Amino acid sequence: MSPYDPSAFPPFAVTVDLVVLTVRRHALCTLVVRRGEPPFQGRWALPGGFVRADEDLGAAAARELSEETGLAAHDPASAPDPASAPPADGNGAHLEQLATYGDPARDPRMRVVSVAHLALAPDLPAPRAGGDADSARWAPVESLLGRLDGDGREDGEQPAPLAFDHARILADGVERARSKIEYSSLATAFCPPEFTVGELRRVYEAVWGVALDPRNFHRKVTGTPGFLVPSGGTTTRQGGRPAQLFRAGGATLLNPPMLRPEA
Amino acid sequence: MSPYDPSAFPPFAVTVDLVVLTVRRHALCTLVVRRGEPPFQGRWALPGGFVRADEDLGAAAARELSEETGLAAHDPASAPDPASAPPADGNGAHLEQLATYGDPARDPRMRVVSVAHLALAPDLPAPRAGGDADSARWAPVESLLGRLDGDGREDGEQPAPLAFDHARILADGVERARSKIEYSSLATAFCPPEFTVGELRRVYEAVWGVALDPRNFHRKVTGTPGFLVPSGGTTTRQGGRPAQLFRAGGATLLNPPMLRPEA
DNA sequence: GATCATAGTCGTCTTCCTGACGATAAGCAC
DNA sequence: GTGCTTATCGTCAGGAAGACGACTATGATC
Repeated sequence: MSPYDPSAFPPFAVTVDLVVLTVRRHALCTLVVRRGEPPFQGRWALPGGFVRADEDLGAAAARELSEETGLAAHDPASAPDPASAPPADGNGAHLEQLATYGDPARDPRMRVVSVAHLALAPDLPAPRAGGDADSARWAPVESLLGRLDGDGREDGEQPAPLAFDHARILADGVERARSKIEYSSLATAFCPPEFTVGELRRVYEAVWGVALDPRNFHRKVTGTPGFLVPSGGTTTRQGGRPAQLFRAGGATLLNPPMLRPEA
Repeated sequence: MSPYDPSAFPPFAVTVDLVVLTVRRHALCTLVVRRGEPPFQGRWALPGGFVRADEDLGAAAARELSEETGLAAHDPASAPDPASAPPADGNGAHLEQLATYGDPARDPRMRVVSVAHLALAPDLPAPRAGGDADSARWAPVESLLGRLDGDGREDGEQPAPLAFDHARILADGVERARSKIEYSSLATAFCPPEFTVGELRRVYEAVWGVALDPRNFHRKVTGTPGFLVPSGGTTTRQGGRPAQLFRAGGATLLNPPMLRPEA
């Protein structure tokens, strides 16, 4: 092991990139911004930016998230008391570190290490935030990743691939979200503060790209202690019979987990 | 969003730190090295070092692992073809990225962002490697984390805490390993190329700190397709009736998962 | 207002998996 | 051989999940 020599280390730029996921119109969507300058000028990219000289990584991610969406972050890692973390109230989003990408060639200009973060947010009215008008939008992840969708239909019009290695980052973020809603109550982060069982089920269906049996799903989520607590009201905003409204309970881990159909 | 300005970014040092876990004498142990210079001089720390100017993060972690232990890394992310990844043969170890730690105050000398990696290795003869004699050792994680052990007995002699935020990194790595052997075949990474069901069970027991029923465990692991393939031989190295030898099968995901007892 | 479409909610049945645990097998130490 | 240790097979009860029938309560349509 070489001795620690603080005076001679290669300098890196450190950025945070954000995979912001939401469910819009039954589809899992992510926030992308259009790049205004080279490299990859005009291409879509994940939002992100430099970590400031005296800023923690999670704080930088929360700042970027707020700048892009106006959302406040609920970072479970930064809250010392897990019980005090408010569950998706107001306009907050779940935020967690995803992974770090540091291929020497990932940015042609210089050596950039990007600490990607994953944010899960309820459906938001308009994506814009930073300043430019149409420079930000919600894009279905299925079209960005260019795979077959759930129906087996091939995606016809392939959009230009994301800048840098952002397609890989997005794929990792989507996979993290898909697996994490299996064994945690994180799917509620995609829902407004009050939601019905059917709305929660449509979140799972959109994220996993499958159809779930409404009866078994209802039995599962209402039968898991601490997952959902009834808020008293009902709603009919989905049409059909009025549904009971719930909010997220204190439980964060689902045991046994929600099983994702393999087919 | 501020425009990307490559000429004005705060410089960071980027390091990799390693949580190398193994099972020795029925205990989960991690590799620690003694610091030879300030800060935290004389204290134990996780092995690690600077990422070189033209080196990928995973490559840096693999290099550090090799320097410290002589192990070659099997990084699932760096292998394009997952089927070609050899399962813990020879003296290789599983290596994966864990998380990135970048608190501005985590190193008093300068701004250091550390990309922690998790390595799982079979029991190794001697820990030493880099150069110094007793500067590296395997330490039971239970003593380093200073918690109650599985028997409810308090840990009497508390060693000095790890340098920097390495206790936190170690805790995260241990938690990752504990949860990942639930739903993947990763526990075989702690085993030699050929092993018995009992040896694999003792891995689970050491990592989780619980006792498992040998009969149910045997039924579970031998009944999961692709988890274990018989290698033909038998061994009696554990005493008692000779046990069938297995090697890790091609399956990487366990479905349904192995359940960790909650008590 | 009757009918229909849509969603929500409650039950039933079968199958699979697990935890608890008895029983047998095959080595080694004495 | 006796005893001890570990491995391996089997049985049984309980719980969870998939498949699916039945009923309820709204709005939309005729």
